[in-house]
Amino acid sequence: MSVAFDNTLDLQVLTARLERVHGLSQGDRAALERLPLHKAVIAPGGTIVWAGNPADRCAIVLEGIAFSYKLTGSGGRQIVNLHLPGDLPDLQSLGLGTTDTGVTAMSPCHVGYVPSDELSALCSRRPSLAAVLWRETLLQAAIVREWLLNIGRRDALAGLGHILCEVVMRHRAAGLTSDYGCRFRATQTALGDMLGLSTVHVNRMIQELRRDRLIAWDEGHLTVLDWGRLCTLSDFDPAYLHIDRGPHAS
Amino acid sequence: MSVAFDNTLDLQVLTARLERVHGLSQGDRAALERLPLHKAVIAPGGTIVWAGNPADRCAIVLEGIAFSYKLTGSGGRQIVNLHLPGDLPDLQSLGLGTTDTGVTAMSPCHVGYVPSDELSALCSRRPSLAAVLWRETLLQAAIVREWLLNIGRRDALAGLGHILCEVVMRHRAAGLTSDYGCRFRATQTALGDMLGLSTVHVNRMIQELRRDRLIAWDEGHLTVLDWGRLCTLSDFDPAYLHIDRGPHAS
DNA sequence: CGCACTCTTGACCGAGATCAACATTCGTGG
DNA sequence: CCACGAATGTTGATCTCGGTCAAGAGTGCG
Repeated sequence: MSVAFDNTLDLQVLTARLERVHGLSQGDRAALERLPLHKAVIAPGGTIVWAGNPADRCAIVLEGIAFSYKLTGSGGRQIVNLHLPGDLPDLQSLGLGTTDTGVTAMSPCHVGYVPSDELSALCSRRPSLAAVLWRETLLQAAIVREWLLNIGRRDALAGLGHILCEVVMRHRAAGLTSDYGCRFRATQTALGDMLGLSTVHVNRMIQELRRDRLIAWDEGHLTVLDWGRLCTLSDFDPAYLHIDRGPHAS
Repeated sequence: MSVAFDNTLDLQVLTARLERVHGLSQGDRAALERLPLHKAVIAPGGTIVWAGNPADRCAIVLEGIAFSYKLTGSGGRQIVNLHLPGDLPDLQSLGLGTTDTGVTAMSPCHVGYVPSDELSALCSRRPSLAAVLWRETLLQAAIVREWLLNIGRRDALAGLGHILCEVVMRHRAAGLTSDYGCRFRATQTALGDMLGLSTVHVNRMIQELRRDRLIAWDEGHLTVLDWGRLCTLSDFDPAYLHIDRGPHAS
């Protein structure tokens, strides 16, 4: 299930993304691509990272889409972020030593695992790389803060629309689509766990978006039919995603 | 309103905290305390950091308690974190160049401002300091993720209790109290904006906690009367606060 | 074939919102 | 010094958004 080979090609998913959103020096890029990598393919619903584990390795999503989540004592699940190819879903474990979140695959996922100590060592040797990963952490945090608004201060319809807008925008930013549609295979239960809603209500909200010709969504392909109107309805402003390249831009 | 003097004493609020929760080398500590600092006193409700500003400076809470927030298009406010003495409420601006959140004082606040470029430069020169601030970012992010549970997957009473537990724990971690009580002057409207609740409902939940002898709260002083029971009720587990010192511990 | 998962729909319920009124405190200006 | 208004806390009445419960249909897998 887990193999180590020549990793350069796989790790390019990560470096290309870091290059695109944060800028990345040639040296940092080369160093990253020389990291040892264990690959795994995880089926939908399968676990990529166990919560609370001693974090001796750091995951990289190479293909597919995953989410991280936390559980309440009473068994409730809250999904706290989505992860597209090139994302480091348990980056926090590098600094904190453990993960408070579990990560599971939403679609079939190709995942790479890098030894934490190797990545840490690389960060020590290359402060500019550490800066990029720090910035990546900040970006993830900004997304979580926006999700707080989805749940706390937007109604169900707007929250759902906002998530869908974000998903499309992040696919665009990752170069995975060029229009306002993308692959997105999420169960309605998962959507509910992102938004603090019940499955039943998510279902009705999706139907409402469909009925109003704001989205089309079938066979795991999501299309936003009226981007402007959906953004307005959802109070969506992509600024928090920092799609524009950061201060390290070349 | 804003003065620059000898800052060592003021900056010790920051360094002492970083030392306590992340560990901090003597050199990093000394370097930090040599930073130029502009001080300001902000009245409750006053603005510490404007949202979306070009972030040319970085704030440090020296005394008092503040919160950061985001606004929805329809005027709703969502508070996304609290900040105690020693916290860097707009740390994200260091990496991202702007802040998506505004920061306002909840109690009378003494605030220090450090020029962003000076702090950035220091991070470049001292990777171990950058690592500490990165870790601080991770810690803040972990708190926000926990808040997502408060709003999304806990009922109003548990969410409120959870916030109160967190407030007390963070005061303890900051050495501002040694028992299960602390100063906490928050309006019920603010509490509502942390939890995605209306002021009226917050009021009723507080009364319920009082009636059940779980908390006492008057004159801006909060006391948890039955820590164990409140933790159970609120599903509170302080692990996410990482009170224990991290990997840099001496 | 049968079970498990997901989507869908309907009926009903309840946690929390909204609206409105009043009390209290406090700062501010006359 | 007092009148005034602005915040805040409190309470009651009513409403609604979204939850819960239940059942059926479609799909995929062992």
